[in-house]
Amino acid sequence: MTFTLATWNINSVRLRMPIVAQFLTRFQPDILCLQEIKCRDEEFPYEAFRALGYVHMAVSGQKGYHGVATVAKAKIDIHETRDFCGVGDKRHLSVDFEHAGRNIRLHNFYVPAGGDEPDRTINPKFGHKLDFIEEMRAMRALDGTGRSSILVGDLNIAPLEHDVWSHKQLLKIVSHTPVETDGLKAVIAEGGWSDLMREKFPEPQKLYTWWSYRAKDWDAADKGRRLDHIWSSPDLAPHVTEIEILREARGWAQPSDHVPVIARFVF
DNA sequence: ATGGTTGAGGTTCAA
Repeated sequence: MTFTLATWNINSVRLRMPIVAQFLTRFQPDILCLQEIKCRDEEFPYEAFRALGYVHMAVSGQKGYHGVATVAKAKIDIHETRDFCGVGDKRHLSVDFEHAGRNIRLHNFYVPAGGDEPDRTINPKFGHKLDFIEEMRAMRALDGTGRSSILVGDLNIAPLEHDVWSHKQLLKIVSHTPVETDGLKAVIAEGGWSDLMREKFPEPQKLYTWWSYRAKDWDAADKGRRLDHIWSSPDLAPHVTEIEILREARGWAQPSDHVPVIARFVF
């Protein structure tokens, strides 16, 4: 019995509904987690998802910026939307669902990008990002209730050397500075999370999920970063049969700068 | 040399 989960920073769900439909039709994930939907809850394209068979939807949106949504073919129950850093941004949504007799909590995150200057004394957005990551350290993969956990999303940090096209050249670039990468590694270690993408494709293999819009030829330059992640509690890791990074989606019409990441499980 | 592009919602901010 295969279970398929996908995560995708869509950078405006309304603008990109055509490629979302294309993706869902072809890959048929059981659950899709979206980030940067950039619309209010009432503006979310519910009907389009319903028509594609995704009749269960949890949406936490806001006007113009951020926003996350989790859509599913089978029942999901909203657990909570947490306001990390208490600034009112819609950057987290957790849902509970049952699959093959397991109770699973799924967290969908959109971590702040952090601006350009990696110094919190002159760039408050970087400080916000560091505070957000600090708050994420309390996230536990296993909470003792017997429930398993999955955490996905655009975490806006490429934690490992081979998560970026040039480790040396990006050490002072926001998303790959030591304070950020150490912070995310601490979230993983203290929370007891398994990094499913890296368990499947260990270093030194390069893994990217994002390519800047600013590159002249993103494919040829290939200056990517692994900003999107799929983590789980360790009990689920042995059930992962496949991880796919859909690089081709970066070349689709009017693309997001992020591509979908898909995890397949067999229970 | 402080580039380059995209999206939302307005003539600018965030990414």
